[in-house]
Amino acid sequence: MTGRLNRAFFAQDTLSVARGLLGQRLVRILDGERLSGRIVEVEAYVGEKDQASHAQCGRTERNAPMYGPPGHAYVYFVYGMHHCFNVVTEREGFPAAVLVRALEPLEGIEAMQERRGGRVGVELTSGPARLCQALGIDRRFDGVDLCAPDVVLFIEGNGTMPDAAVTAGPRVGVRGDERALVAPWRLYEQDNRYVSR
DNA sequence: GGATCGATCGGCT
DNA sequence: GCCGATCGATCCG
Repeated sequence: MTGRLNRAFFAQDTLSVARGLLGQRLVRILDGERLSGRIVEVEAYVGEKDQASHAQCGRTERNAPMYGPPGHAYVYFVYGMHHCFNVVTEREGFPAAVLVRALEPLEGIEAMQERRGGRVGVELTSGPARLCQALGIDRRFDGVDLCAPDVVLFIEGNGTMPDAAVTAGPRVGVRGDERALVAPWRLYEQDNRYVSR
């Protein structure tokens, strides 16, 4: 996988997109500088029947991007202070997305450290809200098309991650029935120190 | 190292 | 009015 990821990639079923995103590079152009990191942890949220999904109660103004076309961002605000970044998947009208939970920093590390209040190393991007702060991702990016030609947030191909390096497990911080709690829809690179929790 | 708790506010049952 | 797809500080062992 090389170059910018295109719409067809994001239009696949959500678990395939989640798996395919592992190892790819999330890029943010901030003040003319490239900040980027390798995606090492993701979670899939699939359809209104997914008890852990924001779409479980149907469409609202907040979750509307999840119902939109694939390849767009869904950025939401939680706990009164944190942002989380998702990539919308599958077909328009079906609410599904992949939450990016952790990155391994690649470019612009000093800028990330500044944005993270002087923190360094693992604390930079190991967690969905941390990576948003490190890369300057907030609600301004909610609904933005990551496949647009001159957007300042996008995902680049960066090689593939072998199956042997991938672990699947239950999602973090979800509630709902047993099915939602147990679904192994959190994927991460084994032994990567930037994986959260 | 692990458990617990407060911060803080937008979006909804 | 209540609660959250979290984080970081603090306390305990």
